Amino acid sequence: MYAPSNVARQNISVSKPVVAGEAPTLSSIFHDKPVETFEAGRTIFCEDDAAKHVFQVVEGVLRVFKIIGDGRRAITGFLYPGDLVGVSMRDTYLYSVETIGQAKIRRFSRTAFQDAINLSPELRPQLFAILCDEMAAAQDQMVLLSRKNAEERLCTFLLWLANRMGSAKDPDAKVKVPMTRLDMADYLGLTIETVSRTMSSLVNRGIISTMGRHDIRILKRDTLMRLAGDYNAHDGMDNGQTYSRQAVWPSA
Amino acid sequence: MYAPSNVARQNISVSKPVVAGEAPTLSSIFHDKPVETFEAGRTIFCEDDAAKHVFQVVEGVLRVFKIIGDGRRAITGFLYPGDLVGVSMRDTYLYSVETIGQAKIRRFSRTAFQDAINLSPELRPQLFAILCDEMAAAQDQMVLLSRKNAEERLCTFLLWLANRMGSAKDPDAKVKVPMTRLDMADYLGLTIETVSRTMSSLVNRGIISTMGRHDIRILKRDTLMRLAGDYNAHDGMDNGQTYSRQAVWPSA
DNA sequence: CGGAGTTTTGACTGGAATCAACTGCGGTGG
DNA sequence: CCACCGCAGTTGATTCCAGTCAAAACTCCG
Repeated sequence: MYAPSNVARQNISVSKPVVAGEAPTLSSIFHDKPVETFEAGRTIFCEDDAAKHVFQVVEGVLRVFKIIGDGRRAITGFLYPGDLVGVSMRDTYLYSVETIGQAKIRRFSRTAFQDAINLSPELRPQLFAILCDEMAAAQDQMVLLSRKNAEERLCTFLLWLANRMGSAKDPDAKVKVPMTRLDMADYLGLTIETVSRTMSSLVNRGIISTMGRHDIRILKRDTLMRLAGDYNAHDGMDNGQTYSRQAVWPSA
Repeated sequence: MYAPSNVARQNISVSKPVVAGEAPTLSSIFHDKPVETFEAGRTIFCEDDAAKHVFQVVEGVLRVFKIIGDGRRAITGFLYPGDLVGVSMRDTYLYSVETIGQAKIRRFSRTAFQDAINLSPELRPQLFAILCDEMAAAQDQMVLLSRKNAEERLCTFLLWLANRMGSAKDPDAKVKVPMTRLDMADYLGLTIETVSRTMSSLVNRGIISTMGRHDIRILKRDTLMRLAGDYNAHDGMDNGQTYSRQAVWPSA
């Protein structure tokens, strides 16, 4: 079903090489695709839908989730500008994706995407690296879900948000929290109430402060890191905290 | 010990081609590597070690895990014959791997492995498919850990074990449980006691029976599936239960 | 037969879920 | 401009599932 590699290379056009003569990046191959705008809360695709496209987030934040049985929802990740979604060898999607606020995306037909990957020795390792980073993030999330308590989960999440935000490392940066408490709860394996209580507790202890529902300020980053609880046995504090697809995505 | 398909390429030599002229498989490229034997409970590699090799399990079962802070362990997966481990773009391993019982493996230098992948248009999609299956399994595990109760977790796990085992679909097949209760607990985000109690409950209700610690028999598979709780909203019962790397690995 | 490690079982505790009431905010329209 | 509504979030009271602590039973060895 997928690209048998040696397809002719003509029809894969890259319209806007950022720097002439430079190698293509995964982001660059999306550049000639039109930007599609979605309102808040719209579905991009559903689990088990035929996987016809690969998407790249241009603007906004999306949630990735699965539903089981009686409607329980587990959010497996959030997508930020630059992130790819829908990459797989299956012919149906593994999960559903919805916009959180308004969002803009570009899409690529899956077959064309696979051809592009197969034909380009530059793109292949980039894609491979992304999958590896996603795998690393998934594993960290499994550790969080199986062994951390509510406070550790929330602190880990807040630090992750802060990372996604500011490459600006200034200590007391505002951190945007685009998702609702319910999204956070479904991501962290908790309930809204527990998320809310734990947030309040962090505020009361002066570790963070809130400015409306969707902005926080981290007041004591080191305390937050300690409370997140994931340093590892070998090398002490491990901000290592991977999670980042950033290394690979020069984003935007 | 299983049948490779063959290769007709120059330096990727496969010692025991079964059908001449067939495409190489990921399994086949390991065939000229020596088999290494490890006793029970040995470490293959540790998280953060320099990632020098890629391994393939030949025989036995391994556990993949991460340790956080004060020694809490989360097992992120189990490896069976045919499975690959250590594939990544990072130069350190993301997790630790240990043998459960005695095990045999083959190893491949990471750089040579990557070369082999890069050079072969047949191998690339195979590897890609494996990574996608791993990703699917990781997501199912996240759902399990964030939204299932103890019984659902255990039932899901037992069904997974049964799948890994018998391609033999005979209804009341013995299922080997090579890992200890502690391994199961650390995989399912529970404690030994809860695993034990839940097992006892399933036995008492006549859903499974045990024959020693490491063998069970599934008496009511349909009940077990119902208790596992993961059918999905869209298409009713979803034994879909992916988890399998089997599609890709002709194993044993 | 003995001893160590693993598993099972029991009694109790505790952290997060559940159930329920209330607050605060943003929008809408009188 | 303010009253009203609806929704998201907070806070409180209580419950309950799984964790903890402790002891007994079973297995696998030598």
